[in-house]
Amino acid sequence: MDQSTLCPRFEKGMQLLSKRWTVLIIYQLLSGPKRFGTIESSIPISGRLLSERLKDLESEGIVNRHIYPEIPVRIEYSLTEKGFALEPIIRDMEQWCKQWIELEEETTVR
Amino acid sequence: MDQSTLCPRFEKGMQLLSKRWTVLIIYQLLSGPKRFGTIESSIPISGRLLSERLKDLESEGIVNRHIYPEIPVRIEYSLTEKGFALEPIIRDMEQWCKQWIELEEETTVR
DNA sequence: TCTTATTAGTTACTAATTGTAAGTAATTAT
DNA sequence: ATAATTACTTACAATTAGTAACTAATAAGA
Repeated sequence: MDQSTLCPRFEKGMQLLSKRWTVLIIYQLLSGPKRFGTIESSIPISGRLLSERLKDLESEGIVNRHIYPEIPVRIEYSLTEKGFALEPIIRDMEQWCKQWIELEEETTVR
Repeated sequence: MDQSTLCPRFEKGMQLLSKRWTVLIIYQLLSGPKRFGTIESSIPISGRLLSERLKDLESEGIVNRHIYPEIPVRIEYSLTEKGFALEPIIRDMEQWCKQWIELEEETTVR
């Protein structure tokens, strides 16, 4: 019983963007190219998933992967035009969160 | 090794918004209050998860639940101010998807 | 030579989340 | 008595995520 009146591009896009960590990874890349380890330490994601997500984002044309054959190897991830087109949306999401999301207080012992 | 420089509200908010189906549910409610069954048939989500997501959204103050004690009972879900504050963001996401997401062609038998 | 360090992952395994299908309660219609 | 309707639950299988240890290639240090 799904007479999905939904735009299939929207549905597919949301499937991608609403995977856990995806937006936060793109967010990290808004400020410029980053290496695997840098992204890994800036958000609490595991290496396994970061590797998986970066592959997805690369295959969707949102992220570029550039290899510098140094020793040890250096690999930089950066946003494509398609990726940068998300910048205003992600900045707005950040603003929405800052305005509307409340954190639960730690119950501090006094 | 996570010296998370990330705004905790942003992180928490994204954890919420990037749960599967969440944005699409809110999107359905942008056009006005909707009943459980209506949402269920407009996106390919299961009843189990829709129920779970609506509870989350209600407890986060994004969605209101209004009971009309008719027979059979009618329940309507609508957006709160916090929920409607997401409207421009979700519309922009829809636009981004329409512009950048490509669908894989069905391999048709000829 | 042997050990350690570095980067960018991968592997194996467990835990948590999702999907599927059937079931429930309350009531009216047939 | 049976079926239909709505808004869910429940039980269980399948998929995805999290954790921790491991790998390859090379260089520096003891």
